[in-house]
Amino acid sequence: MPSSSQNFDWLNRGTSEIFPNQPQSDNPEENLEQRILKSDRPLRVKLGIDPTGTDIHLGHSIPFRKLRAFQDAGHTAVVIIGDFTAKIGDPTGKSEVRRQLTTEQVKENAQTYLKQLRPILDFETPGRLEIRYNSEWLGKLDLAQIQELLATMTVGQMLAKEGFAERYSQEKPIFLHEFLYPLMQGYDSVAIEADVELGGTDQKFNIAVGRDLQRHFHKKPQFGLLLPILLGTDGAQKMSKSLGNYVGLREDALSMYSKLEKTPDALLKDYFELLTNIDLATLSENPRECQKLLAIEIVSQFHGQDSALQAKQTAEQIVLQGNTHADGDSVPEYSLSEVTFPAKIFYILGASGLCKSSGEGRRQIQGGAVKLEGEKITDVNLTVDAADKLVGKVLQVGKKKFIRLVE
RNA sequence: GGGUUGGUAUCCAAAUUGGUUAAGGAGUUUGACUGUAAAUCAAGUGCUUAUAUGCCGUGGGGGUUCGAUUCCCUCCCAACCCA
Repeated sequence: MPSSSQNFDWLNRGTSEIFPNQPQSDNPEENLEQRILKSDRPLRVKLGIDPTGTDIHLGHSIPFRKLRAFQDAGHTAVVIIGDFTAKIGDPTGKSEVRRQLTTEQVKENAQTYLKQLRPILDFETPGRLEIRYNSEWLGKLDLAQIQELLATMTVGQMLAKEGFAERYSQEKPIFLHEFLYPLMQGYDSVAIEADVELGGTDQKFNIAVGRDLQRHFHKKPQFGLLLPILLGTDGAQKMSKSLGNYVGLREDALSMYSKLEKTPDALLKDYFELLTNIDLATLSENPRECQKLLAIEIVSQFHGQDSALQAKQTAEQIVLQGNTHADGDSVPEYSLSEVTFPAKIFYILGASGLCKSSGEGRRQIQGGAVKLEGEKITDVNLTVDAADKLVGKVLQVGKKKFIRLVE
């Protein structure tokens, strides 16, 4: 057996909490390091995702990175696709009920998710990855079994859960089926016999329910390993698609880079710790340097180093020169074929999607934000009488939004 | 089932003995500054190939009125209390 001096940095880096946790104990039921050392088989490490959307962002990637660390240490990652639970929606952290999804949407989303996880997880090494859909067991539960699950918890226990407590006190609606969610997630742990479950700190309740249920069904209770919730690029609220402060794993290199290079100073250390393997002690004092290193490092993970470096170059060109000579490929094109001429510029702004509406386009021109081929447009009603006067030119709103006009 | 309170823009939130542009804040967009940022300052933030006595807009629909976020009818949604 390995000695107790084995290095557990991979386990503890960026980890917010492990429970149960008795650091002094050598009981493998109370101390995860002991469990790892003393187990005669690879541990089964569970991580669930609900395929409720199509995009995964860096915040979601954190537990998956930890899962990868477990894989690299020789353990089995069990990824649960919550195709069944997605139809209920995790009430965690929600102030409102989630919309329920159709089976087709869920299936499609699951595939998209797995694709996005390829750069993070080890899909190759045999025995290191299991992918399970929880409809496999949840779909088979009959009413008697559901009743048994429900009987393991009280309304009071449920209402103690953060999101519910809040909604209850604010007199916001809580639907009964939402109570089922933690029980189902917990039952997943029973079904796959999880040794460890990973999740964000907001998952503590749900993971703890898993332990209770495992005990109820006479299985060994799992450990919970909680990871911090990543703050978004605004530095204020947690990263989330709906708040728009996220970096999606599917984004192209340039877009990723330009978001990450302006990571708020206060967040740099967390981002390095949670999203890279770089030794924190080696970081530069200069925050600007760190931002760039962070951006390069993360973009490399998903797009390779070459693309990352190129993105850096392009980003610098765009921002520093504030001009339209960005890399030709990275400027989206808009076809003028739908436009009837003579056309007003503000109309083209709206029609091309550069602005939300032609009204907004108009206002942006008034605000001096619109440039055509690098020249500021000052006349709100500027009208172009034929398409060929615009073809090949670049239309720009602000510093970041460009389109190239084509036929 | 009975009762009470409430629903205002992306979110929060004012205003109504019926009166013209639906306060304010947050968010967001743009400009200045800068380290690309943050902070700060300024402007914008329903629609329309618009300059017009235009159209839309306070949960949905209808009504009264010169005029409705406000009054009436009806429907929908939620919370709370009672059973």
